[in-house]
Amino acid sequence: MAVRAVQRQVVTERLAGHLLASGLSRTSVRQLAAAAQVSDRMLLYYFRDKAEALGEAMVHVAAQLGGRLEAALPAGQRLPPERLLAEAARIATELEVRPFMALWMEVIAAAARGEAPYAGIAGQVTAGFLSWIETRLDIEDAERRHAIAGLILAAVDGLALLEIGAGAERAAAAAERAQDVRFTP
Amino acid sequence: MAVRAVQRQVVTERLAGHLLASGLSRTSVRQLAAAAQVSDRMLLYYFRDKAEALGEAMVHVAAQLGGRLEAALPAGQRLPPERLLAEAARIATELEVRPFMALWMEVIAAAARGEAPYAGIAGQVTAGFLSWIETRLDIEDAERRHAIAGLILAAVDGLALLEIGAGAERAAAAAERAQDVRFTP
DNA sequence: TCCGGAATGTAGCGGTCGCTACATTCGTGG
DNA sequence: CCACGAATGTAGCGACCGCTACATTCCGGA
Repeated sequence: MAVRAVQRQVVTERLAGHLLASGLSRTSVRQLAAAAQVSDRMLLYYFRDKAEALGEAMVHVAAQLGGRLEAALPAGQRLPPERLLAEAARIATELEVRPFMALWMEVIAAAARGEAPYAGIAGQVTAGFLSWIETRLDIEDAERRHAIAGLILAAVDGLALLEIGAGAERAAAAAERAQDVRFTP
Repeated sequence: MAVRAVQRQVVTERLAGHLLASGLSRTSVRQLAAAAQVSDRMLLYYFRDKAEALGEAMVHVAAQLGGRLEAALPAGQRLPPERLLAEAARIATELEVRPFMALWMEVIAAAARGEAPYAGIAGQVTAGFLSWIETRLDIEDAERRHAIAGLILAAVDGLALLEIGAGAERAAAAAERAQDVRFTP
């Protein structure tokens, strides 16, 4: 009976939901277990330790976001940088995507301070974002495509930061002006 | 004898240095006290509680950064947005300023998750950054100046984020391309 | 049917957290 | 010189932390 494997999956999904709803603030083992409707003892039976549980949940979150991004802007079609910037900014500020961005900010900050599971996760997810952008950029020169993908990701993440520090309306005004940006060749 | 007031100042400065060096990771009362070369008992004698100590230290840090920014680009001279973006990106990546940016990322993330002293601090410092940019932007239309200041701050912060997630060289490549950006009117 | 391993519960360990009650020392104004 | 408040030390409280030893229950295969 693979009760453990099944429960592991169920708990992973619930943890992902909890992370999206509450961020990284309520992530003690006991709090995670409560969110997953499971005893703390069992949480650490399904997963080796807290880091593994959080890691699995984050992978699940990233996969969810990946699906949404794919749906919003399928691979294969390539846009000029100005339009892709506008699209990316639009997607990132969608109501359904905002919990992902908020969680993403926290993960990056945790990675910046070198917290154990997050540094690896942050690198992985950043790489995913960058390649998502890069494969949709209609730029021939590989090096330039590479660099501008980074710039677009920086802009989108920066707008999310601005929203935290200066409020949604100011961030929206700045995002508006992002449409006036041109990338000279 | 105002031993307490004097010590409060000394400890504040040491705490500011500790925050710049170690970020928000080692901020338990006992760790802060050790960094300030003071017993934990005395730290909570000089300050009402941990939040007050951290708040004072952050104010000190912000003042330090303000001085550096003022020195790097004095008020009074106004630049077109393209040049100000380039200047801001250059300053933010200076070796001496990078600890400030790293700490700043952590504060914003803490603010995003609603942690007690940080939410207020983040709003205050963001407002300071924005007005610093705005008073140096050579744009007549106030509304446009307001919005583009936000966009520039978002870009600079975003580059700092990119550095965390994708490494310094990739962030530098993106910053390089930021010089090609034009703001169409 | 009963045996063995999977699944689950109970209890608690050693540690850190923020903070404080209480005792003691110190330095200065009367 | 001494009384009194400022300054400092000692010790520990109660809460939470991640994690685990141990006991018990459950259930399918022999």
